[in-house]
Amino acid sequence: MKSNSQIVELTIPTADGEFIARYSENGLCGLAFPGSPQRRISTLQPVAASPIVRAWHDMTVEALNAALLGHAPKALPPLDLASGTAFQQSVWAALRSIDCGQTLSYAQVAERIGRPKAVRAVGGACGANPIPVLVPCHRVLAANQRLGGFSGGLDWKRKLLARESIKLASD
DNA sequence: TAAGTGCGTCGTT
DNA sequence: AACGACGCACTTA
Repeated sequence: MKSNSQIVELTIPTADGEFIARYSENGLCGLAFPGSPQRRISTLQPVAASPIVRAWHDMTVEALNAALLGHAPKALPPLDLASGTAFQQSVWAALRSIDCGQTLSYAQVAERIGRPKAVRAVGGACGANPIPVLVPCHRVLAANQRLGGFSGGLDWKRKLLARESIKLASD
């Protein structure tokens, strides 16, 4: 069992509100939007952040604020995506390969991971992305440059895309 | 254009 | 066995 893995939660003030970052012993493992219903998962005592976690958090804060302005972050902290299945992790890796300002369709992501028919499952994996914005699931659109869905709310997806000057079909 | 129906497909629960 | 952040081929208004 790995039950004594501690999770540290720290807030990130931004111009768009207060995000919450979660850290495992291996790196950043979660990011929650301002006002997202499930803000804090931990009912545990607040855990003091170790120096290494504080260093990671500094990187996260800088990266998130850059991303929210539509810029590619210069550096990211280590990401702990081990909570996902093998399929999900392959999707998330594909998402990270999409450059700022670029988009792929769900079908293109499916092709890129070698499962061209698992289109709908790709949508599910995007929805399960624990680190939105920095793992850019918002850069995946439905066919024909339409918006598709977003677990953090479509308003956020529209905003993130607009910051990267990405145009949608229904303009 | 917009909105609705049906089906193939497949990972997750 | 049921359910999707899909995609495509339809039909209808």
